[in-house]
Amino acid sequence: MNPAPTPAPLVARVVPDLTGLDKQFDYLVPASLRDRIAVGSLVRVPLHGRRIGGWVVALGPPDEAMPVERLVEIAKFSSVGPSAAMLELARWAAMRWGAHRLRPFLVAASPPAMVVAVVVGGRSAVWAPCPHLHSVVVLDEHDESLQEERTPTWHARDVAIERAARAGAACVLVSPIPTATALRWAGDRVVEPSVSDAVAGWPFIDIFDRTDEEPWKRSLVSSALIRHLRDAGQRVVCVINTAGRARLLACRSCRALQRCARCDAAVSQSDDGRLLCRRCATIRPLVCQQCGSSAMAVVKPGVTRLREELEAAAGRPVVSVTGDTAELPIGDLYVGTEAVLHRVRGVDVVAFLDFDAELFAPRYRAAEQAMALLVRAGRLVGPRRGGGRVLVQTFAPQHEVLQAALFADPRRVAISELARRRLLGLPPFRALAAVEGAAAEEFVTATGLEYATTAKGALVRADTWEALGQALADTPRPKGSRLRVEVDPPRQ
DNA sequence: CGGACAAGCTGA
DNA sequence: CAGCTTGTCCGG
Repeated sequence: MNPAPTPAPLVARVVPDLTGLDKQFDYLVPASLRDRIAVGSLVRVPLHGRRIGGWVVALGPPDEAMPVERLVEIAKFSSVGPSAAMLELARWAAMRWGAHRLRPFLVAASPPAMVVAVVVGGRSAVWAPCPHLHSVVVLDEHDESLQEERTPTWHARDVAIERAARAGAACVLVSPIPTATALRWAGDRVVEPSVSDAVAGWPFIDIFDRTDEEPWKRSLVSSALIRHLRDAGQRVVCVINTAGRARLLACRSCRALQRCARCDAAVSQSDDGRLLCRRCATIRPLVCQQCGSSAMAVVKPGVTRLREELEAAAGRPVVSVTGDTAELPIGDLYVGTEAVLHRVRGVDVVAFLDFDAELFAPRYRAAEQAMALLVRAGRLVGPRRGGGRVLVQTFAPQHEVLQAALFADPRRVAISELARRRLLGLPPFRALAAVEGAAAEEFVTATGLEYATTAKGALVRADTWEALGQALADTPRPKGSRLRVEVDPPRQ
């Protein structure tokens, strides 16, 4: 009788399910678990005197760096985990978004249940297990919530495109205002509705040219807006992306612009009336540092101040709404930051009081983001056949974003946006990332990438996502540097 | 992440 | 120098 042959030792490389531990460890696969453990499996392993969860990301013979005698066995098989194909997709995403850790993607690709039919969900649905994937549909491809806000800042649209390509499945991106990224990917495979269908979907867009107001004045409460406010039958939402009382003030007696005594930046006025420096957080009372007067002219008003002005103009109550408004009082007139567009329903008119702040925001995606605001407002008021109306106050009525909305023709913004992005070397033509944190400049210098410094760190660029991701992932991070790497940064 | 251990601060 | 906090290192 032959003795049973001793099988060659099998070693599993495990990514621990612990945030902040960016290391992988090798474990011996015990004979009893050989037939259950595969690449992707969720297991429990001993580490440093305790038992932790983790994913098997590779299986193979022992490594010469860590001899079999020093290896510990996997304690338990927990569940199947992501398939080998999804693990590969996670590896691709880690590279694509410059992540030095695989864990966030393994978490995303390990949902609680196995799926065999149709998967519907938010951005994380793109990671759902789905054998024999036939097609991926991304609705509202322009929606910013498709991008993860924490790092790594992966985007479900880009994961969907890659996943479908790997699986040989179809990928369909749907949007009333496709982004430059989607259009570049689609090339000539764009399907558009008829002009009449497109127009029917949009509300009336009223563009109020602020340069036309006679006498020329700076107030955000225009004559056009006042007409809506005084119409008792109308529910109106006013949007102004400035929280607090004011973003900019000047002394009424000596006209000095109010600045921070410590760092010289212009100060804001908070809801309590005091002056706050948004750069260094210094607070001082409402007194002019030049002449001691406490009478201030508001140069750039915020939600709190505008609520009072609007209420005076309307002759009926106005409710203010910002991101941290807990309970929303019932009313017919609202003013708020863009958070108000997510909080209120059944509206007749949305008015953007200072749309130029969106159109000319110093962010490379400003045009797309401004367009997305118009779409959100349009859905709130409904199409024109129901009387839906969006009022836009601007000094730039010819801006392509406004023209695109006015003529229900998103190509007007897409064409100029693609040309601008190509010219300036911005995504989707080149790869861009923001690096923030104390050691940001030291780190970006070490990557060897092209970079420019910003207030919070640096912006780095490369010709391709591969080159950018590879350099970001391979460059060692200065220890304790708490770097934040945002590939395709939404706020830059 | 969380335990181990070293280095620094305080009070007597 | 005990008793405590803070920081750094490390795990298979």
